[in-house]
Amino acid sequence: MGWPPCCDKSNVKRGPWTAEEDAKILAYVARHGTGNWTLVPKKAGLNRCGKSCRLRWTNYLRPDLKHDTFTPQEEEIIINVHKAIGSRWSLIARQLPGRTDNDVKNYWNTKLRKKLSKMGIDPLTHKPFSQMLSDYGNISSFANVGNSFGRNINTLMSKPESSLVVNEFRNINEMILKPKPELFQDNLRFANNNPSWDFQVSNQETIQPYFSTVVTSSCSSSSSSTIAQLSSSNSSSGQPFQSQAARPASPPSPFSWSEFLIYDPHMSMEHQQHLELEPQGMLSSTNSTLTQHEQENSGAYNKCADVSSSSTISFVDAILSKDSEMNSQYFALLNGSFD
DNA sequence: AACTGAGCCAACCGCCGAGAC
DNA sequence: AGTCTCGGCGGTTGGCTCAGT
Repeated sequence: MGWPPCCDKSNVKRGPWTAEEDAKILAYVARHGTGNWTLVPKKAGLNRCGKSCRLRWTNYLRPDLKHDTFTPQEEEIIINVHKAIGSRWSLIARQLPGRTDNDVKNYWNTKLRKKLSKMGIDPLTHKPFSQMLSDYGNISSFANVGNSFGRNINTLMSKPESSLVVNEFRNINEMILKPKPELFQDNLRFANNNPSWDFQVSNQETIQPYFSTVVTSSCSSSSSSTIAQLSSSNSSSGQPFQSQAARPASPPSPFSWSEFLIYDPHMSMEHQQHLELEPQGMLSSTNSTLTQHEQENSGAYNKCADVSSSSTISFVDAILSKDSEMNSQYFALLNGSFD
């Protein structure tokens, strides 16, 4: 099935727009305004698909568009909103006056993604690679878990966050094949220097910011705000999304990361229950600057800390210790069967 | 000077939801 | 309720530019 084409593609011009075509669009919009783009080509005397005309207007010809390079402030906004809502470019672009979703998407794909990777941050999950390595420690028993793998992977894949798992695998592979130990220190600095707050997405257009350190018993459905509302409530001066601005306390994430913990046959049931009951464990007291989100993800940290079996060992040491352990196991895992 | 590969970005593609009929 | 159209969206592609060899 699928929709019929919006125009006869064999008879319309494609490719780069000429100045003359741009002028026709501009003249048409100046006279008639935007809307009903399917009629625009005919009325404006263009041999183009209406959809193509709309795209040309929204992405390039609109008078309010900025065509200069992104500022550091805009970069920060993109990174923070992307961290909160992922690759929903149109929503991100709404926080940046004069920028289109295409602009933001291109900038992300060409600049910011690499920049974050160089900083040791996974651009998809916004987690430091070191944390993902620890998470990898949680799932390193995939090859041995038998039926429990199926049970847990079903749980994982039924969650919207499941794509993160897949992507972590890819990035973990990159990390282990090209390990850069110095990045672990950068990751910690990044985690400590960045605002410890997070969002939850309760529906397609609704996002809730909240202090990561505030934990209440209320549920997510009570109050919600759009990003636009967030922007305006964030600052009385109508500033767009500002990560450093004061943020209201609001409910914690409704899901528990313990649901995502993979059953580890090498760990006692008691220990696992302990992790599920107390997911923050040692880190909650030793690294209070981590975000709640990070701490909720810290079942892996707990395990990492357990490797040391000492409350005095530093977090970095624990990470490095776990890293070297995983490095030694990685190639054996590659050779193993996932069947 | 010629070639090659990476980076960049405008444009396209296909899917989806909303709303009109 | 079902169908159709339109506009919006995110992912992908094609072609241009430029630095490196």
